[in-house]
Amino acid sequence: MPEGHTIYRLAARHQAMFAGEKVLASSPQGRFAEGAALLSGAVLDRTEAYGKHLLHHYDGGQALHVHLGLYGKFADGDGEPPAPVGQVRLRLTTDLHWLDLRGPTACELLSPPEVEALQARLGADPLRADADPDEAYARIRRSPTPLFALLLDQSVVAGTGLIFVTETLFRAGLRPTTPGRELSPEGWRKIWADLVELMGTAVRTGQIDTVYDRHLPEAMGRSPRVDRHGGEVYVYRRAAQPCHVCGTEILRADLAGRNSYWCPTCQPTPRTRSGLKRKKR
DNA sequence: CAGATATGACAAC
DNA sequence: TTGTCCTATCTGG
Repeated sequence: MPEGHTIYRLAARHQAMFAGEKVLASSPQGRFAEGAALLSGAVLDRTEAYGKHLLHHYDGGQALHVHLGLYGKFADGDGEPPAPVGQVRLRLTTDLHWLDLRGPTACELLSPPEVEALQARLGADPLRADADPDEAYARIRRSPTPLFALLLDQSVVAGTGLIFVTETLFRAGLRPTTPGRELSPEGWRKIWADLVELMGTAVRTGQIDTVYDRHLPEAMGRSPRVDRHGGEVYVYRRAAQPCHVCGTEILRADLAGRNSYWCPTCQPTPRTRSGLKRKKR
């Protein structure tokens, strides 16, 4: 479930569990044994989420950097930790709490300059007050790449994943293949505002909900989404099902190596629009 | 129980 | 664009 909101929730949770405490670290699986040994006994100063990256800042300046990737997961609990189950890359414990990390793409120790370098290569994070949406738009505006790929590019926008991007494009009425350079200032304002709002809500609720009240199951008399992902969405993973707004079948295609979903009616192509205009002449 | 699948990212063609 | 990493969970036989 790791899109940006998940990482923010984890950062807050870990801070509440461990901030100000001396933490013992180990790597039951063994693949982070060296780092765990260096980390063990340090006091956690604070935690931070930046896009999909989680940072634990410890005293002495070293930072633990975790990226969950596609499969990574944290588990935690109070009191004595259980015997490790599965491939536990990292275990952190205090007298009061324990935390296990499995399957991350990245789990490493970073020096302060390395933390700076990491943040320098990340784009505008809709969940951070220091985000610069104008810079992101400048980048989008001069690119022929599909919006879908640009919004997933973490050096353009940080923290967005497939669901937020897919759903935000639906809400803006833009097809995923729309070239970045065709995105109007109003289109970008809408997308950015939606990302800030939807991701912020997801941080509070722990799930991704993207439909307006008038399209909720109760409001429409339709059955709610039943898959394990939770929230209500317009098009993500709804291929061949009817659009909540117009009833057209949702389509799916590979784009930039990922699954993209869209409603062909609610998200027309700019080419179609100009083509229609030309035909009338 | 094998095989497919997953909200991601990167290196190598 | 393709292949690879990595782990848990869900699917079908």
